Amino acid sequence: MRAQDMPAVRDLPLFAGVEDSNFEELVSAALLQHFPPQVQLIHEGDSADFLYILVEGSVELFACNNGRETSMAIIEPTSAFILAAVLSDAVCLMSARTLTPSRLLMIPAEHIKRHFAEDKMFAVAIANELSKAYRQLVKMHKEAKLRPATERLANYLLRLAASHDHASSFTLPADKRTIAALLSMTPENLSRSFGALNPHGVRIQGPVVHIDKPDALAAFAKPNALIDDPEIGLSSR
Amino acid sequence: MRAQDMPAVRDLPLFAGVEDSNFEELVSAALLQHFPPQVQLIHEGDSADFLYILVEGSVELFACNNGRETSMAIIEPTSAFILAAVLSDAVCLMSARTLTPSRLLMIPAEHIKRHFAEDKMFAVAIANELSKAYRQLVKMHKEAKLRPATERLANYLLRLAASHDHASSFTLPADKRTIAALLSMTPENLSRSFGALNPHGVRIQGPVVHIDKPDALAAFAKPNALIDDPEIGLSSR
DNA sequence: CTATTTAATTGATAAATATCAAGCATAACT
DNA sequence: AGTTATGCTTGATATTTATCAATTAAATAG
Repeated sequence: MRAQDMPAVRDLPLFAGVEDSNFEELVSAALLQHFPPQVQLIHEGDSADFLYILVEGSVELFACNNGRETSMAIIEPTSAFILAAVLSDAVCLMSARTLTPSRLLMIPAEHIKRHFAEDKMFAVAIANELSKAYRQLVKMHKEAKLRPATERLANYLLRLAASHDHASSFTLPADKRTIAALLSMTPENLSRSFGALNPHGVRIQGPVVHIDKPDALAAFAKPNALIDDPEIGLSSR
Repeated sequence: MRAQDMPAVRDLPLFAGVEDSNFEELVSAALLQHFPPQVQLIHEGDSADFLYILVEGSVELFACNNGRETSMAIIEPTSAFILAAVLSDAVCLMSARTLTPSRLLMIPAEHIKRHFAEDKMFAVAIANELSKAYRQLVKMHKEAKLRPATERLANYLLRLAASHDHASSFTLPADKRTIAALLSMTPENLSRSFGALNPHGVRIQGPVVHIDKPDALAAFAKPNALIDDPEIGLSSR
């Protein structure tokens, strides 16, 4: 692992409170891999042999059923994924592919499980991480069930803006096709929904979104803290 | 707590591997409460002051946004809920109400958090419980995104049958209105979907479902292990 | 730079789902 | 039992979302 990436990984909530020696042991067992875009890292149904930590780039989690495919999440650095499958010693419920050239730290599942069983601080940090992840997913599911498509998009844009320090312009984190699947809509309807947000001060230029009237957009989106507010990690984030 | 309920609580994955003395300490701090049906136990947005364990009866988790309400889960004994909110020291993302007369063991959040921080085995058990809960929710979200309404219902009925030891008849765990919300449909469409499953050997008599041709229903439902299979708890379940 | 592919948009239509309005059961109350 | 409320069902209609087809725009390769 590059020395400059170390602090970001060390600062993950997943390792909060873990002794340096234990952290070093986990990381020294890990391999850092580079991947080009559109490489499938995980196939759903496969056993979870590694805990993945995205250090650079971006990764999509997706899932299939009966010929259909949908997007479950877009992962950005620095964060861990398929932790639950690793702990449960179970098959992965989601597939993963790189969206952009990415670097991933891969920690063998056996090491994670051994440290989890032996290191109290690590078990505590894992439980905290899983709590956050669970609550994030509850929010996603609430959004899916309680909001119509255009409102989901409006709130998603507001959350993206917030994650960019409320910048008035930002670039979408993936192709529109992927964003559409993430929001449970077709690319065609995403296009039309962008159009519907135009009167509320949203302008689209290719992959970049301009929010000209944040208040107007918020008035339309009616954001709800119990769906839209990010979980504040115990450490940084 | 009634002596006869003790084994079921003690056997929860949540307490697997926890020393008897620690378990006793947690339980002695708890209060056992009885509630009539349709009592709201938790209001979303409230802080999580207790970990709830449903000992008898049934509880609905639900959520609201902008005048709409939806059902998130139907809880049956013996299981814990709002664990993630308790650990995160955060507000509840879901509300809860009793569906039937219920008995609940309520363990003060402070006790849970103290034991969590001090008892390695408890931290491990909590992480395992959260892993399972997370994966359950991933499955729900996949189902919501990847299946049309009638297929969701068909698979739900197959899962209910499986949980009743593949009995050919069983009673729905809640009012049809609640089942409809759980499956993200209106009561009207639930009715019609039941009708659509009739040719596949599903008969409805009030609250009881008869599955006359399980194979035909499965052929229609196309169940997927990565959505429909229950997580096998580390202990029993 | 142009050719070729891929992604995104737009319009027309179809399908799925929701809403509204009766009507019919079922359960609870007097 | 009769009455009242409640939940469920059914039909008619409206809305939302998806699909199909065509076009435009953008990215990539030669």
